[in-house]
Amino acid sequence: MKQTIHEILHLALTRAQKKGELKLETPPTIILDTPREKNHGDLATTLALTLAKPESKSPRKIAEIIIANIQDDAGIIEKTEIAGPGFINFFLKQDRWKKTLFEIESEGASYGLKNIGKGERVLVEFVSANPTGPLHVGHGRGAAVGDALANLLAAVGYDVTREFYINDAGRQIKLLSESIYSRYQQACGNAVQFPEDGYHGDYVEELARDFIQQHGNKYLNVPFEECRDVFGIFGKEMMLADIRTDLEAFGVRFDTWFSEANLLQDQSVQTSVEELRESRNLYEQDGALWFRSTAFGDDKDRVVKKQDGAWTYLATDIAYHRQKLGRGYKTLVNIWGADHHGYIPRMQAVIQAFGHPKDSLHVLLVQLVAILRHGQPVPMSKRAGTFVTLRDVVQDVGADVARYIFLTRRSDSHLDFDLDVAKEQSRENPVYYVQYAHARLASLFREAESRKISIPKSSTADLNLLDQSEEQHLIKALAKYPELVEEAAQAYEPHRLTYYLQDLAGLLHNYYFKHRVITDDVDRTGAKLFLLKQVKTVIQSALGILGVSAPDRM
RNA sequence: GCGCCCAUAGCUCAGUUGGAUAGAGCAACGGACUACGAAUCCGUAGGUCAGAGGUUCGAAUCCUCUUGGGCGCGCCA
Repeated sequence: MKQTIHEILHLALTRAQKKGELKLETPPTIILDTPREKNHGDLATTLALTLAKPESKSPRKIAEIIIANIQDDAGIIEKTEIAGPGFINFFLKQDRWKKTLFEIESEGASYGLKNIGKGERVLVEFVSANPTGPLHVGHGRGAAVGDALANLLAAVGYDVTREFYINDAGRQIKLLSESIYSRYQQACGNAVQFPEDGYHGDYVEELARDFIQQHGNKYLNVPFEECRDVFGIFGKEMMLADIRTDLEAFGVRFDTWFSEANLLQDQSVQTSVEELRESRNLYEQDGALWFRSTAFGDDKDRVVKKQDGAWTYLATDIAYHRQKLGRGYKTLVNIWGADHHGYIPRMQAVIQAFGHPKDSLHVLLVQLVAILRHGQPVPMSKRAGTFVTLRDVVQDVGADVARYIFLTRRSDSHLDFDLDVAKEQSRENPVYYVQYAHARLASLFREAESRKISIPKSSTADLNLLDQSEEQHLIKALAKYPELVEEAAQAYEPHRLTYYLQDLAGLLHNYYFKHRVITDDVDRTGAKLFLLKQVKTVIQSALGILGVSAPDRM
């Protein structure tokens, strides 16, 4: 629709140019918007306003010229008008809108999903929590955003891989190992001191108990240095299994789990660093090895190998991202906690040092989640081991509610998650509001079926009977869906879908309340059912992208 | 000290990439069930878009400064 008007305007401009009515020294970009006010038409352009200066004519004069040159061969425009300072408003013929319904009927679940990805491969890396403790709500938000974004990109034709990067090398695992070892000793009656930076959560004691079940007191008199790996590997495996379980309960499944430790074992780190050395992006100073990230816009250069010969975290990240690019992904999307934002320039420097454009790495920042209970924030401290786990939240409010609420805000803004509201089943809880719309429709179709009323096919539905303003609003909302999905995908903003859904559900509830669907008027009933079937399809499609279920009954 | 992000109705937040009279939900007030799901709907009220300049036909949106908040700034991960 937008496309067609766009072309018509383009032709009008060239025609005006040929006649010498407009100079058009620099071809203007035509922007079409859907006006907020419905009496401003279906589509509007500011073309005449932007042309006013270069053409040195008044905007209204230019608008007149453009309109005079419009040829509506397909006959889709009802009327055009010049409004305000020089907006051109297009009113489209009603039956054009009805075509939307036929499109949804024939395309079904794939309605509105344009193939803008064209099969290009994208890697979405998210969650990537250290396997040293359970997932907390912050990880949950990252999981919801990452998974919905992956769905969204896949829906518009990208070939998407979901990856979990396992930080299973270095200090954290050693600390986990030491923490379990201490709890193990304590559980067996040895009063050893707990490591100062150790993990204090209760789950460590559970791990120690599990360890005793498997190994008994075999390691009671073994010094830590000699059984470090035993405890480390045990803890890591247990935690990873836990993380996997939690994510599955949350409806998130990864295609690949990528181990940091492997990068060290298979010499990838050495190879990557060697490559940077050859491209002269590395240098030695003060006994350490530095990456010249300033050459790519970073504030300062970064150490890759420390004086003591150990690799930094950046070193494994260099190897990891080189590896990702080497697997043939055009675009890398990383979902990080917002506190890592300072890390972005150096990673983009890495990407560029390997010869890829800066924006082939797209980092999405996810802000913290504050959990509220009875209106009060629940205190969380990772150090003290007190935090609300994803598992607690999912058990408390369910995966659908949690996912939806995580997606109701832009990912980089703070989110207050009120557990009491999340359990409420009312308009305040947007999940139920949207799901209820779907369930209501399902119920309506059950009712129709029990009365032996069938939904007409495209060929038999008389859509001219959909003459109520609420019906028109619904159709327009459905017509907007393709554009919305495309824009959300391009902006990497799945939250736009939640707002769209709330709008659409609102229109549906409003319509449903005002108008009885099933009446004695058979044709009108048929047309309404046809419309509502398409509404149901779109709600289901959008909820599907968000990873939230569309129940037939609640 | 330097850098990034943020500030919109009492509260929580949208705002179609610079457009027309800034929108939702909640809370408040007033209404709607003899009907396909009231987990719903309708109405009223609520605003100096933190403040001040600037850019232009036009700014919540872009630029500069100020104020107030969050987060980064390690040879930690």
